[in-house]
Amino acid sequence: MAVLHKSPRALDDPADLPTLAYALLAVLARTPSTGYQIAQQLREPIARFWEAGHGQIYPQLAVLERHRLVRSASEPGPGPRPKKTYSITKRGLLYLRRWVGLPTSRWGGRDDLLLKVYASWTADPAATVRIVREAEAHHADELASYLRMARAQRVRGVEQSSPDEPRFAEYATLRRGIGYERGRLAWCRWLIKRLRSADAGGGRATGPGSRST
Amino acid sequence: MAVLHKSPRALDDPADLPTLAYALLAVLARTPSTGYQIAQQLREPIARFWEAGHGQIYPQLAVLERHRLVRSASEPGPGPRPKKTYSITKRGLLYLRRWVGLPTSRWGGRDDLLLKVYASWTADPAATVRIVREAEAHHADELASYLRMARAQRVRGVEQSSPDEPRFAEYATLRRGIGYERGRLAWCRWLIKRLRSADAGGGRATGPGSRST
DNA sequence: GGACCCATGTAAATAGTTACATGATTCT
DNA sequence: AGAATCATGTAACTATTTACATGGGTCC
Repeated sequence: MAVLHKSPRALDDPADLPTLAYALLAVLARTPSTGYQIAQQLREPIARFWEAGHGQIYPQLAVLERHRLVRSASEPGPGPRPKKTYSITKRGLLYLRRWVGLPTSRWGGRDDLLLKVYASWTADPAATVRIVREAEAHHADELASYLRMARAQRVRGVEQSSPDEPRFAEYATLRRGIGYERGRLAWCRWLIKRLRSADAGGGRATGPGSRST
Repeated sequence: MAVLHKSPRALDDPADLPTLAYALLAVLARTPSTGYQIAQQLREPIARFWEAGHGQIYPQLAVLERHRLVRSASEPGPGPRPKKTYSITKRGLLYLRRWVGLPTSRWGGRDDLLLKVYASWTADPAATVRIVREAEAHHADELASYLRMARAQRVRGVEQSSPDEPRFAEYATLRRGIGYERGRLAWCRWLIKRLRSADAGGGRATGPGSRST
């Protein structure tokens, strides 16, 4: 059978969609948005768990629309092209729901800083301290912004929300974000201390082993 | 000028290499290995920070060799092809060192589980509990294996090692691994408790807010 | 006038995954 | 006999990044 018309394939198995598709559906399940707004959301504190640039988002939204998992409404909008506000369809919500229950297979991933630290014994200790300090500053910023959000949420009584409310999910992911940044920050600080004490001590660390992970 | 021979390009800027290349160099800086062994290393407790399959590793090693950042020695080996043991060159070590000192630009990344939790309000709470339980089990296993390694390292006096020794770097990355798994585990457990109490309580959570992140 | 935000696309290149292909040795 | 481990490669496909392209409105 020759495939001449390239119609949207059957798509019975939700696993046929890339994870990015579910990230977009997850954002749209909360609130209808333009592609531009989705890109912003994924860069904001909550929803920091899936990076994507607009060069990836726009084509994927088109695919989702072809599969009728999202729907779009066009308005004149700025720029030469019409502005499209996407919203999730019943079908899209069904697919998202199914995917959430699927076993998670991808653990770990890729971590630039950890790789650098792993290779740091080959480098100048001062250079290592420099990059870890940069990381420390970065994580301190992130943590501060997460904590600001958490305070704002607490005022709105998120702690009493139920798991079928979007704000519960937001609270849960935010909480993980805070834990992650705290852990990273503590580790950066421990590492800096160790690197500096070795630097001062002429190569060998001797001070009392500090606590914290 | 027509490019007819495709000789290894200038490569003055270390940023021209993908991060994978530095992951391979970092492993080889420790000890000469075959491509197969590198793949194993990247799956083991230490060095879990850069995933890569052999389909990516072998071609990249060939690129590194063309640039003379690694060198290989061939032996008859099993299978139809010769077994190649790669080792890092002085040039390779220089490149690695330079890269370590470069500012880290890639933060965050992608996290399947967090995305699922973010979308969990659309799904069946029982399904959510199921996937978080799977995660809990996974992180408990990882943590146990990290702690085993840490105990083994402690016996060998790693805490007194200096930052120019590979084992210090191993200790540092391992320590981060432990912190990460602990944090994740605590979060999974908190989340399960919240999901279950809401399930029992008929939709609204009311119990005393539990501590821990 | 220039920079930045809104807004949407496409093209080219790079990175990463999965499947195909081969074959000896060791363990069950 | 069948599976797992050691070992290396390639091809096809999928995913991601980066650069090009356009243009109005707002702020300094």
